[in-house]
Amino acid sequence: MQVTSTTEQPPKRRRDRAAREREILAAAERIFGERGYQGTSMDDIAAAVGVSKPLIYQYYGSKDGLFLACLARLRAQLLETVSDAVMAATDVENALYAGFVAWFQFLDEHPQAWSVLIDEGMLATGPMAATTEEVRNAFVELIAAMVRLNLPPSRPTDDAEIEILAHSISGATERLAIWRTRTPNPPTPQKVARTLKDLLWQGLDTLSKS
Amino acid sequence: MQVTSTTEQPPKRRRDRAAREREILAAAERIFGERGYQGTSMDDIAAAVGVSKPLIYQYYGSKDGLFLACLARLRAQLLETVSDAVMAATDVENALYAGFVAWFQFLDEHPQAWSVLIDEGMLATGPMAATTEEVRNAFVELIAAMVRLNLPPSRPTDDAEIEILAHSISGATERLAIWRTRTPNPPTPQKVARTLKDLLWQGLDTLSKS
DNA sequence: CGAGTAACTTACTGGGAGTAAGTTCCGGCG
DNA sequence: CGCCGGAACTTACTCCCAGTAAGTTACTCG
Repeated sequence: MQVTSTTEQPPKRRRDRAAREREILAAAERIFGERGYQGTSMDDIAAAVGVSKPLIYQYYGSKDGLFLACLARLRAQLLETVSDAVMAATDVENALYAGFVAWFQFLDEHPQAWSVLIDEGMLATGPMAATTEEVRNAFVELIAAMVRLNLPPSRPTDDAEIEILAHSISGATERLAIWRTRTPNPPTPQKVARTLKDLLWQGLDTLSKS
Repeated sequence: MQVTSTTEQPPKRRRDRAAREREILAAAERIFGERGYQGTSMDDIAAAVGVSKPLIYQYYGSKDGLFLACLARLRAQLLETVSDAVMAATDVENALYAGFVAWFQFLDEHPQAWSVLIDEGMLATGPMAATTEEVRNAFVELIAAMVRLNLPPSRPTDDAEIEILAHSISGATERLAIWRTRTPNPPTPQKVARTLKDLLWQGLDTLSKS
């Protein structure tokens, strides 16, 4: 009933579901990235989109559901980036290095992705544990595959041992990534990847042959 | 007003502050260990102790404060156990192994300690980040000290590199510990420690000399 | 015994997750 | 055109839990 305001957007009327979902997801990714899971309320996100809270519940079910949707997207991108780098390498030693570089670089280039994925996501308790575990397992699998590639075909594989190795490496990369985000002038992705590769490579190679 | 019940404890009357604090801390450690930080309410703990919530607030200030008090105790025990094992070893390679064994064994023997310390604590967001970071840094320092011990005295220490190594190792042990608690029949502490030591030792030794 | 204080409680506020029950808009069909 | 069915969306709650204000009870020391 007012005069038309010049600064007002053409009042965002109804959109179809898919478009709204994308809008909500984009806002959620941004705000979760800025303030973390705990620090973000559903009302915050609703306000940012210019929509009411129950609509988000209708589309995403719960706060966890929304968070998980963010997670899934980021996880897919990250996993793809890293495995592309690994696959492109010509030998296992280089694959290891290339994978590390890709990992740290991706996280540098998507800082908000990081806090969503790990800084909060990976640690979550409750219904999210399952999904974040899945994310992690994808990487553990990738690493385990690399390790197996390096085994002489004859050798009987000790699966327990390979799992230990894969989790060690996954844990080291996660921790380093978190540390880099919290440190003023972190070493470059290349430096970290190189040091990590140097730390692991000999042991990995020896274990493969023993 | 009732007849004296035979099974009833002599109705826990007032205790002095120190005793109550200990009672509360014990209950908190147990319940946080069972249900996690999020899953535990202050009323739960108050009920378990048989006391009202504001009393806990008076003694510990906040839920975080109480959690942090649990953390501090456990951290001290764990750190002491591990560093004793490290100090008792005769050379660096054995110190590494002994430290890992002590770490995994402690966590086996104090399963609830684990979920309090790491599974929730290490990942916490907000005001707890600082304290948990401190806990972790204690271990990073310990590891860094070991690495430095292994350097030939002449060599100029590359502190950035040592930090990378220390965080890698700390991350690997953390992840392995979490993984072990979530896995049905985890390998023994000795097996894990041995594999981890084998994975790291050569690289560590080479990096020290290069 | 009475006064002072430490130990403790009742009864609240506030905020955020989640929900019940509508209301408004749009497209299609007579 | 009118009107009806469903999808998009909202108002106005409930409940749970962290945290608090203000008071009450019981022990201690003079």
